[in-house]
Amino acid sequence: MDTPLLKYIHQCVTLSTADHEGIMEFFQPIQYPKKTILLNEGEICKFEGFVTKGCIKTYFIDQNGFEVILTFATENWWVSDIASFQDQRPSKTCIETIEASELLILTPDSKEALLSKYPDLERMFRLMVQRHLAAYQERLFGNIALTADKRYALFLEKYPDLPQRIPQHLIASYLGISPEFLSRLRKRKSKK
Amino acid sequence: MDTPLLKYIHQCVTLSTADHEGIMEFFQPIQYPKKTILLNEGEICKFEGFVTKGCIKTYFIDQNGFEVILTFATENWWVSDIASFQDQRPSKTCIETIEASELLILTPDSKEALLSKYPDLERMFRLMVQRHLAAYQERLFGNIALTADKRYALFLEKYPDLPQRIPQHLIASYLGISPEFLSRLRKRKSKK
DNA sequence: CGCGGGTTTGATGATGCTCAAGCCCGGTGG
DNA sequence: CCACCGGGCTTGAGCATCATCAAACCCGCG
Repeated sequence: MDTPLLKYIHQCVTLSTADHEGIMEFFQPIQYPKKTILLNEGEICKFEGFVTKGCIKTYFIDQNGFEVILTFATENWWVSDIASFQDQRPSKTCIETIEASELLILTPDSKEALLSKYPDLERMFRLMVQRHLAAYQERLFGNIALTADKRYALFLEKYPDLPQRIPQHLIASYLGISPEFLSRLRKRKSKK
Repeated sequence: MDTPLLKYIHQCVTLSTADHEGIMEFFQPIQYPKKTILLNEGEICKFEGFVTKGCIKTYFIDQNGFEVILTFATENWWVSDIASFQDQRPSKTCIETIEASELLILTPDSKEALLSKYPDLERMFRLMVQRHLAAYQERLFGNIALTADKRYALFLEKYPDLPQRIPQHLIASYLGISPEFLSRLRKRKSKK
């Protein structure tokens, strides 16, 4: 229970503490400075990473060259292009650090070795994918059914610390609105 | 290779033909008339279904009581609330037939039995979830980055037969626009 | 024939975008 | 230490997209 990753694992599966060390051996810690590109569109994703520090974005590029942010991964989140990683085929998304970040990395090989030694962890990875799926469902729903200021209010609930940490135009991109409009929303809100 | 389901399975994993009969035994065929509710918000999803005939929608209900359609499942698609099914907890989505439909159903028990006899099928279910995930990513992207008529054009490419089969207000809901506006889009398009 | 769900049409208005300009502020080089 | 630069945020004006409401229409069906 000593590291954030083991804490995360414990909320998915129950393991004996004797396994802790063994599990951690499969993960490789890596650090990146900010604005480091970890995956470009068309590349094959070679990692699944658990964020221990920092903030990372995954995004598409639209036809005008603008980012559309799919997810922010901060402490205790997983980051990867799941489909590209699992099947080792070209990705459609990009991944880039926003802040200087630290990850615990699995490669396809180390993940396979980890799972063959600790098959109970299959459950954790299944839950991880399910959570991502549910998150996308809710985001899609929100983008269709809610106005921008309600989406922003929900965002503040879910990520209370992010507005202090990252540029606002990234939040606008996540919410699916222009930076100018987010600025106006914030102004309107502060007047109340 | 004789049934649609086996065809689907074969594009995910390679199996000996000797297994075909054995696999099919775990699936239970069921028929539903149109407008049958298969899952309501808050219920626990008791099935994972492969659609062999008909058309089924999954949706959220927004704060005004309107549907927001998440997916259409037609022939050769899977339909379920994956998170609710896997963890047997209350669902956030609803599932309902649009047309009279036929499914091949797995329950939690029969799925477990199937996988313990044919563990290679794990891969198929993993791919199924991944495809759903990728589909939601692209829908979210489209809803943010594209105008309604481009989304409609993409919809027509992806589901060329659906406009002839189902009411248009359902397509509008899927696209995230009002039925009136979809009508105008179609009019504009026919003038060119 | 009338009923009812679905689609169309029109008028009006809200939401959110674009473009352009100004501002704030931290960093960098002279 | 200061001037300058540049990225990000704000503000304003005008505009496109799309929603809402109400009415008419269409058509299959009892």
